[in-house]
Amino acid sequence: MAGLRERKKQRTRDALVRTAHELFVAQGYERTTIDEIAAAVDVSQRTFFRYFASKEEVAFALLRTVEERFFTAVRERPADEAPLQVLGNALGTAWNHIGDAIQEVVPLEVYMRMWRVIETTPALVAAHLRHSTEQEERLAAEIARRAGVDPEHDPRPRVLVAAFAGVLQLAGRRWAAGRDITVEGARRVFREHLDRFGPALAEDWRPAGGSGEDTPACRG
Amino acid sequence: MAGLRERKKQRTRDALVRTAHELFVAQGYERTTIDEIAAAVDVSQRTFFRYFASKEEVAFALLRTVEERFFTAVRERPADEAPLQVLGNALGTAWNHIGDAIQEVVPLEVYMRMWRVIETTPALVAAHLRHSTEQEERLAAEIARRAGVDPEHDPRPRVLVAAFAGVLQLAGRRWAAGRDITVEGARRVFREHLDRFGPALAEDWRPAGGSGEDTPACRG
DNA sequence: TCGAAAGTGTCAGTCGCTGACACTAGGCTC
DNA sequence: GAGCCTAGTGTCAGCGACTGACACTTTCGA
Repeated sequence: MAGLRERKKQRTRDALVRTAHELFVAQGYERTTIDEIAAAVDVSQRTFFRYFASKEEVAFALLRTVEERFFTAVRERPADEAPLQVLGNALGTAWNHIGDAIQEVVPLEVYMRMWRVIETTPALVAAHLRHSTEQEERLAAEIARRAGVDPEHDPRPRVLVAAFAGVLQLAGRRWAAGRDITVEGARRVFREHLDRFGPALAEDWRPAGGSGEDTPACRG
Repeated sequence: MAGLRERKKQRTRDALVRTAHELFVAQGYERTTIDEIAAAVDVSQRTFFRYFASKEEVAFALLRTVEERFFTAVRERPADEAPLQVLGNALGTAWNHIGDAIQEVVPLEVYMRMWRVIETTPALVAAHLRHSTEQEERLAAEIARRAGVDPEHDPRPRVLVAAFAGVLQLAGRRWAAGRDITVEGARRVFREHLDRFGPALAEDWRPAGGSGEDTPACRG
């Protein structure tokens, strides 16, 4: 177990994330000041900025945690799984722990409501889009590596990841808009949305080799 | 001709855009302050904010002008043109005036260099992504309207626009990275990139009617 | 020509964010 | 257990983006 110092730091960080999320959800992102968050946690504004580089960062803190869990799950999938299966199954196993990880910091309902706050705050939408494109790039590279294709010339990893990310985004919105706050509900919503994929993106790519231009997944 | 007041306003606005662009290009976006821009144009900081709601807005001012010209050109294309032809031809005719419109404010080279500034400034990348998604939505709606399909259920307008926007983005980067500063050079680069589209997206959609789910442009 | 309205400058203030420096408290050695 | 090292914190002072209030000037229309 970590020392007292470490545990104290973790508590402060969690308190900042929790308080920030509660305030953002209750009164909006822009109407909440850093001073307000810091005061509620009883630390100085300067301390806030030692934990988070910006106001935006604390707003995305939980999303980042979830993201990392998903990424780890992707890396741990067996090597012979087809690309779309990797993504779907990684999401499935990640959900086993995500719920608990979130609820260690905030109630699931707060996390859920934060989705809408992000969606309806222009500055957060912009930050989210930028981060998402970076993550899609990263995910596509990992998928390409696993499938043994060249991500520079084969467009399929990016296309798959873009489609997958789009579905996730939509599913998340639907979940956040609905009434089922439970983790099971979230898992179900995501599962249902993913199942709408056609077979094209799910096929095994390895026979295609590194020069995907010859056999792209989608060509009219 | 507009009154003295109007002309004066236009001159101030152009001077702000020009000075801002020159400073952004010369020393970077973040290293340029509003006070600096305002001082160079010899107006107060307050006046700057009466012309532009934010620092970002002045950085995108020229791009917005170009965008609007393109949009107008799209609306003016004949009704019987196929979707991709509409986009390509609108771009072609828009280029007839875009060059002059830009050069009324800044030399073309400054406009070109501003592309790279936007690309390499995280805050501007984020703002640009957000704005782009909104514009793609708008453009897809217009394309769907022209083609007589339902944008809610037929994915083709969005797919086409997304692909078109991606190609434009890439072409713009290539142009800004190259040496040919002329409008003709830009037109050529964009034309070349657009010509790489396959025939699938160029097909006429009207036979498909409003329920595009039955005949999507891209399905594996 | 005179008055309404548009445009501008000044000032004072908020908020996000940063550097510098002094202080406190956790963790280590002896 | 005393004492040192240093990670973590608070305080303070300041920058830059942005806003509201108010007074002054300039244009425009009756």
